[in-house]
Amino acid sequence: MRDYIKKCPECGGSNLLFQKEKGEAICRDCGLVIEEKMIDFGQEWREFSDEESKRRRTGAPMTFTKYDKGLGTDIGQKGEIYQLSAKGKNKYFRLRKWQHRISTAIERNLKLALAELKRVSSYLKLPKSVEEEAARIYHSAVQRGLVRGRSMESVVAGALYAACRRHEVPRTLDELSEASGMDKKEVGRTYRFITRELGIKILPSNPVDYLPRFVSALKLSAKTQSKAVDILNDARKAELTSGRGPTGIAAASLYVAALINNEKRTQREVADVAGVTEVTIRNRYKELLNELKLSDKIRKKLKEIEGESQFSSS
DNA sequence: AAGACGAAAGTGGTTGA
DNA sequence: TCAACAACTTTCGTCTT
Repeated sequence: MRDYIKKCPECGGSNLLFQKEKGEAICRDCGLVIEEKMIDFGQEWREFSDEESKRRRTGAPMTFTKYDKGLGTDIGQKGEIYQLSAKGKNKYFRLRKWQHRISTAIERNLKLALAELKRVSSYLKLPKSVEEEAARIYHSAVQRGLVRGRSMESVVAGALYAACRRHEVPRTLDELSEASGMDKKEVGRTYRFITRELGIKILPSNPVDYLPRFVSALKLSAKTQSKAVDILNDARKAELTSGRGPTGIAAASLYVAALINNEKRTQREVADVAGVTEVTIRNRYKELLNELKLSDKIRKKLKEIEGESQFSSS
């Protein structure tokens, strides 16, 4: 955590005082309050849970933390502090006090939001690491004043959605909106907004990430799952994945994989757990057959199945 | 009767002028 | 800001098992 703030951006001094509990670093030379944001991505954060002792180092890689010069509530501008008279210093400390008050208001908000976050996250059975990541994101959003004009719930939902994506345990927007009781559009909007504003990079969601959940919901075998992964990889090579909804592709390849492994599920069943329609599965499925030359395999497999069933029934 | 298939029209979101 | 556009959905009729 200290690796990436080494020098005061204002005076260039390296004599920094870290105050983790306030999430600040203060330059002992010029008094600049640096980088409130640092606590967002850092390991130490107070309010996550009652199990404070069990902190884990998960989530945001350090590459995501960029020091952002122009933002943040730095009181004590332009290195003037060290030149001030006693009077000026009083003013400076008064301002610091305000800063503190604001931050306690933020914390009050945070407590409410965290309760909501916990509720939604447990409803979706999300892992703890995702919850923490979402809390971090929410915290950043609050500090940057991104919640203003938006409902707390929608920001929580957006943060959770982003955290899910980051941790490669994606939930669909539908699931999030159902769990949070927010409009899907609203969740999507705030999600886009906060990720843009916070500079959170989200990789385009990988269909593979959806598979484990679908597989278990459909009670399919691990073999089928890995088959589906293979199919997805091929599909990506054939450029079938870009621009399409990841869930649709995941569902279709799972459908095909189940077919091949003689664990057939109806299109409707697969469509339901994936949250897409049969039509979409059919379209993707058709593309898979065409582009990946899977039709032969399937035909062969179906013959085998036919043969087996004749065998067993006689 | 149920599932698979596909056509046609409708919907919400993105993009580019 | 608006229109074109692609992806996806809804609906419905037909075919297969």
